[in-house]
Amino acid sequence: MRLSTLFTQTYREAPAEAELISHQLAMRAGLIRPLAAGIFSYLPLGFRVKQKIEQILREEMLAIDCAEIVMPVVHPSDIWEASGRWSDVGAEMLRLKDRAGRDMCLAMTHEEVMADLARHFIHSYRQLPTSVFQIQTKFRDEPRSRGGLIRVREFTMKDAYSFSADQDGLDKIYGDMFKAYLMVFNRAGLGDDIRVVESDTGMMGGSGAHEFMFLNDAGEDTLIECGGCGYKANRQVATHQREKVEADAPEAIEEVATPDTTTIEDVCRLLDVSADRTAKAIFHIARIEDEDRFVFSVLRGDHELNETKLTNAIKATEMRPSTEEEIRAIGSEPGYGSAVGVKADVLIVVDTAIAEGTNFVAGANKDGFHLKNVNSGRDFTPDLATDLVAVDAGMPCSHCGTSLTTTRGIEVGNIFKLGSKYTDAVGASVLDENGKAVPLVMGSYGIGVDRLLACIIESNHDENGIVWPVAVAPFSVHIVVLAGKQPKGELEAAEKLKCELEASGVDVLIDDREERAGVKFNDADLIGCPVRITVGSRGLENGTVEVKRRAAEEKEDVAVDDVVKHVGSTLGN
RNA sequence: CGGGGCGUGGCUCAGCCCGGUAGAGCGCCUGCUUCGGGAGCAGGAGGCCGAAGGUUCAAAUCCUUUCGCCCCGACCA
Repeated sequence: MRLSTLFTQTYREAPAEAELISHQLAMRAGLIRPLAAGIFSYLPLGFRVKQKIEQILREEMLAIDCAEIVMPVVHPSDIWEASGRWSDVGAEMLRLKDRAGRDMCLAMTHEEVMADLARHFIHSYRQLPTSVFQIQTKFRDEPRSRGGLIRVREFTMKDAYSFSADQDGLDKIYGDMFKAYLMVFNRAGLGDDIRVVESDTGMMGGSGAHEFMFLNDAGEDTLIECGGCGYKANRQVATHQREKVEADAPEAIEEVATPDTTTIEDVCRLLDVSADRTAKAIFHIARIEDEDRFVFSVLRGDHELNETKLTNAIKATEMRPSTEEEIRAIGSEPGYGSAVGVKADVLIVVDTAIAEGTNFVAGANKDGFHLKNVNSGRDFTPDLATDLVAVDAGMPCSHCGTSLTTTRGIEVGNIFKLGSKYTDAVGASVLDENGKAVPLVMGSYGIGVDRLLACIIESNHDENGIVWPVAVAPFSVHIVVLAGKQPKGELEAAEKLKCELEASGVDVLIDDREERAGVKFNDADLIGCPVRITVGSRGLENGTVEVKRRAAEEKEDVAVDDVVKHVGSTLGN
C-alpha cells in the first residue's frame, strides 16, 4: 500500500479523552475512529492488524479440529426466552422490534443459536465430541464503555462452542481449547503477560471456567495469586484459608450505648475490640426467582463482601444496594444493623466466620446502640451460611497457606464448561451407544479480538509509538522514501524494492508522500511496522538502503540486491 | 443509575467569571526557499461556538431544558 493515498491519517496528539496508551496510540496512528460511545470504525491499518489476529485465531482453532461457521447477529427473542436469558439479562441486551412487531435482539453471545444448530445437526454420540467457532460481531449495551478498545459495546469475538455426550468429552475439548488459547496469546506476543485464573461463570452458568487475563494496572479485574502453590483466581471466586476458630462459650447478649459510631473502625475504638470480633451488616435488594427479596448479609468486621459470591449463593439474577428507607422498613438501622430481630421475610446470609465464631459485637438496630455477644444461630437464624469474603492481599492461600498477592488484569479470553443448560432448553440431545437420549454437554470459549488488539499495543510500545510483533503488524516492512525536489530515482528504486519484497511474500507499506524526513520517520515509528527501510539518495549512490528494526536502535546499510534476503531473515527471527 | 468534568474548524486548546458578533498552534490548499528525525516565509480554505428555548438593543459568554462525550463509582463478560 501507498501511504500517500491510504485512507487514514496520523495525529501528533491524541484526543483528550484517550487515557490508556493503547487508546492514544490507536488513535494517533490512525487505526480506528470512534462513531459513538464504545463503537468504532477500523481504518486500513487497524483492520489489517485485526485480520492478522483473526488469522492466528483461525489457525489455532483449525489446529484442534474446530471448524469455522458464522451465526447471525440479529436474533429472534424466542431462543433467548427458551434459555431464560431474555429475562435474566437486563439492559445489556439491545432489543428491537422488526416491522411485524416481533421482539428481536442483537447478539451478545451465541450459546442459544449454537444449541439450536446442535439440535438440528447432532444426533448421535458417534459425531462427538465436536466443536465449531466463528469470528463475529457482538453487541453488549454496556452501561459504561471505556478505555478505547478495552471495553466497547460493539466488538468482534472469536467464540467457539463444543459438544460432547459426557463430561469426559467436555474435559478433553476444554483442555484442547486451553492449550490453543495459550498458543494464540504467545503468537500475538502476549505470552509473558498472560495469567490463567479460575473464574466465575456469571451469566453463562455452568460448572467451571477459566479466564485468560492480560496483566495490566489499568485492568478492571483483580487477580489473586499464590506464590507458594501457584493458585490463581479471579477475585470474584477466590477463596482463602480460614483460621481455626476457638469457640468460646456463648455469653449473654448485652446492649451498649455507642452514639455516633456507625463504622467498624469507630466501634472498635470505642469498645476496645479488634475488627475480627465484630459483625457487620450489608444490605441488598436481590431478584431471586422473579421476586425482589431483601438480603441481609453478615460478615466479620475485618472482611469485605464479595458480591459475586453472594449473588451466586442466593441465585440472584440482579442485585443492588438497598436504600436507607428499605433498611429501616425491615426493622434495622443504617450504621447500626444486625440480624437480631429483623423481619421474618428477610433473607439472612452469613459468612462462615460469623456462623462458626462466637460473641460478636453487632449493631442493635437502633440509632446509637450496639450489642455485645451476638451469636449466629442463638440470637438469629441465618437462611444460609457460606463463604462471602472478598479475598485480599495478605490473606492465607486456601491450598497452602502462603500469603496471597493481588494483580490487576484485563480479561482477553475465557473458557466455560456450560453443561446442558442451553441444550436442554432447546431439546438438543443425542442417542448414546445404548440408544438412550442423553443431553448434549456444551462448552463455550471466547476471545475478544478488539480487546486483544488493544492489549498487544499495551505491551508493545515505546515513547515513539507502537512496536508491533511481526505476527500481527499491519505491514511487515515500512519503506521510507526520501526524495528531494530533484529526485534521483529514489521513488523508482523504492517501488522496485517493494515489488521484490512482495514477491517474496512480505507485505509492504511505502511512504511515498512528499514529506520531510522527520515527519516520515516519526510516522513510521508511530505506526510501528517491524522493519523500516529507508531509501534515499545518500545510500543509493553506494547501492545501499538503510534497514532498521522498529524494536532496535541499530541501523544497517544493506546492498539493494541483498535486501529481500536480509529482510526475510530479520522477520524470521 | 449515582458523583464529577467537558462540548468553540480534522486534532490540541484559548476566549466565557466581567455579553459587543470568533482566535492560536498543529493539520489542509497555493507559491518560493529548505530537504535523513515533526522546517521557514508569504498567501488561502475551513467554525450558524453540540441543540432548543429564554433574558437583552446585542449571547460562544447569562438563565432553562435537552442531546452527546469522558472520568470515578455501581453493574457486567
